[in-house]
Amino acid sequence: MALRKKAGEPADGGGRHAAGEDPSKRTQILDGAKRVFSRTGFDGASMNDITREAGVSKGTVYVYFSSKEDLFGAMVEREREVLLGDVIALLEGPEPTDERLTRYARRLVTLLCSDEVVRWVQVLIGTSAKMPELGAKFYEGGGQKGWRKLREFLDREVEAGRLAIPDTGLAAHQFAVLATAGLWRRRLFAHLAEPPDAALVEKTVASAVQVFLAAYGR
Amino acid sequence: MALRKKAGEPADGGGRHAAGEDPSKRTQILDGAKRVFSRTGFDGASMNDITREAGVSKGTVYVYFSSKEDLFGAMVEREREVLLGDVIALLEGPEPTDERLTRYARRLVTLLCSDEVVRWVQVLIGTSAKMPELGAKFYEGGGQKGWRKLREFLDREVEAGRLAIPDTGLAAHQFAVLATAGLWRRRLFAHLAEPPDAALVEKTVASAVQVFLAAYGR
Amino acid sequence: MALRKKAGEPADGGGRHAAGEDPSKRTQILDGAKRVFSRTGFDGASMNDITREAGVSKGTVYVYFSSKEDLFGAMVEREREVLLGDVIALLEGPEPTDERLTRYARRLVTLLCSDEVVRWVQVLIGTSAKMPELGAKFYEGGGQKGWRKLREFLDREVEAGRLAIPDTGLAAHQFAVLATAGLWRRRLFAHLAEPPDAALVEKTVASAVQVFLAAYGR
Amino acid sequence: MALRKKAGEPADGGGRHAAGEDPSKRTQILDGAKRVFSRTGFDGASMNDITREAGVSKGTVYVYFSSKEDLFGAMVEREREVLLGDVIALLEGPEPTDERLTRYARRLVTLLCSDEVVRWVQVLIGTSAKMPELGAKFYEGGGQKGWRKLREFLDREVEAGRLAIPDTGLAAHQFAVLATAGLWRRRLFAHLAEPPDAALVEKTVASAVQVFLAAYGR
DNA sequence: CATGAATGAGATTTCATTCAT
DNA sequence: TATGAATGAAATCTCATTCAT
Repeated sequence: MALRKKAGEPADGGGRHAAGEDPSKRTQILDGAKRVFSRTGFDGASMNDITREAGVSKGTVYVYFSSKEDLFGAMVEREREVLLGDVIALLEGPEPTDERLTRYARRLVTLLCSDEVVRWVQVLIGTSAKMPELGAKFYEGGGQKGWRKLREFLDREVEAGRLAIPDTGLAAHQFAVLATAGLWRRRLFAHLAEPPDAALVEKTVASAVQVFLAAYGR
Repeated sequence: MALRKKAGEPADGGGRHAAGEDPSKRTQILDGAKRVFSRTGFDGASMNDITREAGVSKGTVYVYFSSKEDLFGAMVEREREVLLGDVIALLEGPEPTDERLTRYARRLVTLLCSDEVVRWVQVLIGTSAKMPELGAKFYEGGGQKGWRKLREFLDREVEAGRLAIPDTGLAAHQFAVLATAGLWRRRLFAHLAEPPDAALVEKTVASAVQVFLAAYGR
Repeated sequence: MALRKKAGEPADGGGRHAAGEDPSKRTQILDGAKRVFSRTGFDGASMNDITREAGVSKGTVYVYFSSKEDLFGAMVEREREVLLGDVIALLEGPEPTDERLTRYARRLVTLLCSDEVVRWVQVLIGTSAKMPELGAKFYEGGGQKGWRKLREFLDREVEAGRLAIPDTGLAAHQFAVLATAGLWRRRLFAHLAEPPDAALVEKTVASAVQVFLAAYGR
Repeated sequence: MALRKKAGEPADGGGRHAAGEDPSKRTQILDGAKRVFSRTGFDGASMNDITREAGVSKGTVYVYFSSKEDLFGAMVEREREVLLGDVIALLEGPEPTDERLTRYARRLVTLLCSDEVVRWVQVLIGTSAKMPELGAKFYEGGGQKGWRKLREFLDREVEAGRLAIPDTGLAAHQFAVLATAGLWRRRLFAHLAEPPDAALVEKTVASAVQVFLAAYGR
């Protein structure tokens, strides 16, 4: 299923649209593309499926996006911010640090191991070889942003004297991976067919907080 | 002019085989397939490319493998054990626990973040949605096996009174993810274009061991 | 330089059609398919040949027909009614029964033994093993229909007191096979390379009528 | 499934075999070929299937037969005499003419409408377009031979004063087709999925004899 | 002479993309 | 601008035939 043309310069696709283009039509196309790409991956999706799902004609898609790759990129661009959403907000509050970390981790694991996110990440990682900048961009908007927020939170906690962390950037990574401790990895490889149940999540999260605080708590 | 025999080693190379299927030819095909799949992923690879890369004819591939999926599966089967190799051996030795853990983690990170393994894992995760049993099998032979060995190691250390771990299975996962703390994840998304340099590895590994021992050391 | 539009009649040719599928294009494909299938049979025909003969691209064929079998079936469906045409009409008229039977038989033999019909029947019989429903359907539209009409004619003649037939259904079959008496069979096996000449037809037909009336005349 | 080479001059295949060739091996191959061709037709049969069914290797087949067509031809050559076998013998005997005709016709219909013969004839007719000489040759050995014998029988009956037939050649054809009266034709088109049951055969045969004798009896 | 692994042209079918309407 | 019929390159897979052993 090799691509016919290496897609020279994406004509438009990026964002700003020429005179006469209908932004709602663009949204409509992206919505259809999202559903189809998520179901079948990049190579598995046919432009036919996408036009059918979006309810527009083939020609119209090519008015808004110069190629399949361009469309895929635009969709990633639009979606990447949405996935992690407001998880960060859970870190804030008057509760003790461990409680807030637990709350945050619980939500993070549940989200990352959900069918939707796993599917999405599989698709993105699968295309990272062909379109590396896309994977990177996606990570920027997803994991990277979350990491930055978490680091800032840790900085504040350190400043407040509630944690003692020499390298909060590294610690933020550590907490994130401790939270999923193998669950996410196994989900990506389909070694876990279903999202982990609440008990497993709870056990993993509790241990993650405990290990983290054993190292960085006061 | 057909290239009837382009193969480096002409004859057999191994020895006895029942009906005639030449194992060296099989190996030759799998080698070619490995290179092509690794470059382009499952969907992106064409059987034409593979035959060209392997130096055999199209028909020959189908003598040894009944379909593209079959070929892909056979290749995964062959490769999955090789990747992690003897990392586990580094856990053994007379040295103190932290030293052995550091040695192990250093190697694990270097391996997991290597271009080859990252590429490989990207391909596998990319196909895990379509062929879940293959991803799972790969994980069984790779991560799962490593995890089991690590858990057994931790069990022995606990028994020896050098560590205090309530759940060694969970702890094994935790150590593994702490070792790569975000590096592997970023590599998968091509957010890190190159393998991490030695200093970054060292810093990450050292911190991983420190955190782990802070939680589970005596 | 692609031959984007090679079609003789460019536009439509027919009139209203719901979604856009061009009936003239469909006809064009069926015409090409008919020629190729008739030359080489089902298995011997390649879709490439058909597209070339029809003057359309490969993809276009698959827009109108979902598979080679589908195309073949559609063509049989279209042709089966045409072959026997208005032979039946020859049975009607004010002339004496024997004259009408002779006229009918003469035309039937000529038609059945014509190159076109023989070729067609060979193809259909050749595929009847693999696609029985198609052969049956063809026979329904061809021989079966003719047989029914002939039986009805005989019924009327019996009712009119001009013939005495205990089983008109069986008699209809008998008259039809008497008319071709071995000629059709030999044509099918290519034992007769050419259609029988007029004299042979006349002799066969005359004898058929004579035998038939000897048995069922009054 | 077009043939690669138009099969220049069949090297051997015809009959006489070069020094060193094993006639029993030739028979073995033909037996396998007969089974496979009869199941799938000419185009549908693969040389692989045939070698497997015959229990010989590919190379061996090509020692005895120069091509797939050659093999098919040789098999038809061998089989064509066998099918109709000793039906003719049923015409002889001390019984009255009508009884002998009935006995003969009964057997003829049963044989011609049997699954095996129908399948065989379908295959032959299906290939008659591509290989006309084969169909003709087959008919020579089958129908034609039967027809000759029947004509000779009629000649004798005429000579004996038991029948009055101006053209025994034509009459032989007429009796043969009256005997199957549509049954065979419908079987060839798969319009009759099963061989006709005994009652139907009996009715058809009885009527055939009656019609025939009404025209040609004394 | 017998074997069957290997060949590679060619089969059917799909699909990203174009362009006349 | 929107449409979707048409394109044709390329995909996977088959198979008659050859030839080194």
